[in-house]
Amino acid sequence: MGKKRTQLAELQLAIMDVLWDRGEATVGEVRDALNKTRSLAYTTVGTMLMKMERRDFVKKRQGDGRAHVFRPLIKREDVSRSMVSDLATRLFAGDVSEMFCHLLAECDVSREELSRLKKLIRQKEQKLKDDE
Amino acid sequence: MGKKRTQLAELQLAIMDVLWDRGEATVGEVRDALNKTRSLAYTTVGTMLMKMERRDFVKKRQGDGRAHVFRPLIKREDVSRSMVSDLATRLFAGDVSEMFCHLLAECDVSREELSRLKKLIRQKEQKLKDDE
DNA sequence: CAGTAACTCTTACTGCGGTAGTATTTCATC
DNA sequence: GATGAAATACTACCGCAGTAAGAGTTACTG
Repeated sequence: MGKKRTQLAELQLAIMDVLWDRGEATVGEVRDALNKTRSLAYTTVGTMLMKMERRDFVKKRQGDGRAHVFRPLIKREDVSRSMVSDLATRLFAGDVSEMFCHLLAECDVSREELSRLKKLIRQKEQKLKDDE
Repeated sequence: MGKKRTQLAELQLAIMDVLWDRGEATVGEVRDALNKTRSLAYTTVGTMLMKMERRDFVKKRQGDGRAHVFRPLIKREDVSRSMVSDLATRLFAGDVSEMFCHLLAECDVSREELSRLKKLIRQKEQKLKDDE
């Protein structure tokens, strides 16, 4: 199983989010998307994207104009999984259910969400049963 | 409400863990504890502890000998909460239950844990009811 | 007392995230 | 063809984690 262990920092995640959302994008497009919430120089985004390319997070190709087009090489799911499990390891010695408890105890969870969660758990139980 | 937003990096967390576990410790003690799993120079631990002191993560006092004794100034709970919620923000736009789903879907959770979780959820529901 | 071990303090270096300026190319337009 | 806007490439700088060496202090131990 792919154990890629991909940790992305703040800006990198934000950039990947744009890429994940639209499949691919140029520096300018990423920048415009990000500039809805923050204000970054064009070159900042470009530099970061370049660094990310070097680490194989993204891949660029020549678009049909002047600009390069970047697309993600890693999947959102994989990144989420590895970041969550990494944090779980660090904070709770890998005990996922410890993490659950923590979330339940510390965060505001509405009644609706609770029932949604119960449903999820039931589904998961069912799946466990089926799988064996 | 204490909104301290404390992010600790890898080594820092490991060090804090030792301090949380034993209440307080000298550089040597921390180092010995860590050296069960990794191998760090004495000064590495010392330097890190110093940096952490400067940022008010820990406080040192003169022990009854040569060595300083460090104790935590921040609480494990607070750090966990802020790190988890920070990650939730970054990965799932703050949607905690989205994070739950992710954990459930992506991680191996045993049947026992599932029932434990259900119990937790029931407790939480009860608490919600009581609180209003 | 001399030697050794433990300790502190200072300094330094690498690597990376984040940020951006500058120089250069390229294209679209007048 | 000149001009200006947009893109790329390169370089740089700060701050911080992580790592540790070196210098100097203290203190136990034979």
